Amino acid sequence: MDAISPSGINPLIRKLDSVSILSDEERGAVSGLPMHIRDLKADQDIVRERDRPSQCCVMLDGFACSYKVTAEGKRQILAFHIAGDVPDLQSLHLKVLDNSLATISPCRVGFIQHEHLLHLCERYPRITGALWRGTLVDAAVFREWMTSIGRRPAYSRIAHLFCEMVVRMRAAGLVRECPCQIAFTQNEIGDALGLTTVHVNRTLKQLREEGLVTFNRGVLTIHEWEGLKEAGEFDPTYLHLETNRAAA
Amino acid sequence: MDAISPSGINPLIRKLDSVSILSDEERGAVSGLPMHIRDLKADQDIVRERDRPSQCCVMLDGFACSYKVTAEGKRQILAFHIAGDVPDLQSLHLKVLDNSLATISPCRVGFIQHEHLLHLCERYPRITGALWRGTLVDAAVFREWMTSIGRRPAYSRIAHLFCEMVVRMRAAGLVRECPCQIAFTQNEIGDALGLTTVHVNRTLKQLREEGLVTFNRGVLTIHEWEGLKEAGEFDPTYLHLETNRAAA
DNA sequence: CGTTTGGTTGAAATGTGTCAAACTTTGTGG
DNA sequence: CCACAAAGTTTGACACATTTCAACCAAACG
Repeated sequence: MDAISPSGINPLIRKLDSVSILSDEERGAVSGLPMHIRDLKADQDIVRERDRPSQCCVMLDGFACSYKVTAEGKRQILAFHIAGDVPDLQSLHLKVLDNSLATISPCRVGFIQHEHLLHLCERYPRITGALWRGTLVDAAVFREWMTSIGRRPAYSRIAHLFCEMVVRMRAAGLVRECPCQIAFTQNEIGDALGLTTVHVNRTLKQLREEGLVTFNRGVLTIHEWEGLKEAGEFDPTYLHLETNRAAA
Repeated sequence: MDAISPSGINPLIRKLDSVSILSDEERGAVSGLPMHIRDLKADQDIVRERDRPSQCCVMLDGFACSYKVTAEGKRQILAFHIAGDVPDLQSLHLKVLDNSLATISPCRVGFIQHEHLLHLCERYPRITGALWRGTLVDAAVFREWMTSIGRRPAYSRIAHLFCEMVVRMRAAGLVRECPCQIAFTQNEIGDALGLTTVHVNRTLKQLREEGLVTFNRGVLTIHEWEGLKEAGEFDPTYLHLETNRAAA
């Protein structure tokens, strides 16, 4: 049988570990969760707005995104999801989904029935805390995105997104060296940042000409990290990465 | 001694009740929380980005907002808070605040020490669930705002905001009839929606001329609810109002 | 090796921002 | 209770970031 994920370790455990300190017993309880694993193709909906799921989806490998579509048919990507994320954890407490979820690259995902997660939370309050904390970090990322989309020019938005993705992927152990894979297109960058593909393209050119980053067909090369951070006004505080391990 | 809030009942209980079903014992435990009440003037910071609060703030009366300021000094308002909201509940689990919080009208707020909230959550898992659920609804609102800011024109954004505020305030028992008070300025509307005050003004004029709404110095009059909803593509699903009372 | 997907570019249109001034209401101190 | 200041709203002219439309190009893929 295949390993649960390319790295061989359970990405969910890794994620919870990064957000909280769990005991071996707790970690064991998480890995013991009955999980139905599926491999999905790129550009496939996993769940849709208005669904009432009875299970949550755990990202094991690949890239996915949450999104909404306006009445005029414009798509807004709300978040990118990487290994370890539980993109629809909200469904555990909110019956109706208010956004859709789709793969953007081939993905391996695990489905866990709500009842199992609820039992786990009942039994292990610290796991509840870790999951809750995870949703609070997600909300912090939403706030940062709102600020970007609402108040920063295209140039900064794109720089900011690249910084965020690299920091998140590094924290998840998905990236080591610099030229790294981020499986999205200029179109998806636009949909995430409230921009047109065309304008993303032009702005990418500008960033490239200024020697900050190159992004081409999913290959991201950061030439000047400091410059990119500055261009994107990127301050990783909102990702709440190290800070919280010490929390009660 | 003054009542805790104008309505006389504890807005926090009302809020938790709207999100969950609590027993009398649980309700009693919430009202028994030691809370330090303060009256604040308008336009005053309550907590600031980078603070490490040891308490949470409960809105008892008035309007407040969460916000961030970009490097170029532009403000993005992330959320409006009304009675019953706990705008910085995140600080219970995330050490460092990633946004500031300020009053926009005179406010009465209550401060509760984290330790008391944590004890309460330990003792009453269903209260944990209710609070968690509240943060998930907040996140759902962020997602909707991102969609508005990223993909809807100014006209729709403003219409949408008015719809949302009225529905929320009605759910909180703060509004009955139509001409109602919403204590914010055109400037604050702009900061919330990623627009300029000037452009908000012009768009407001347009909405007024089309007979949908009038907004003047905090007095909101909705002339055509259906038309306004349509203009703002407003669908209240994301507020998760009734749906969840039936939840486990 | 043609077809598809994603990227690149130009010209023109437009929504929103900027700057600057005037107007109106509200609140306040004399 | 007036006069004045302060805060919020309104308007005009102009600038600019971003969109739209339309085409072309380049890589990836079966």
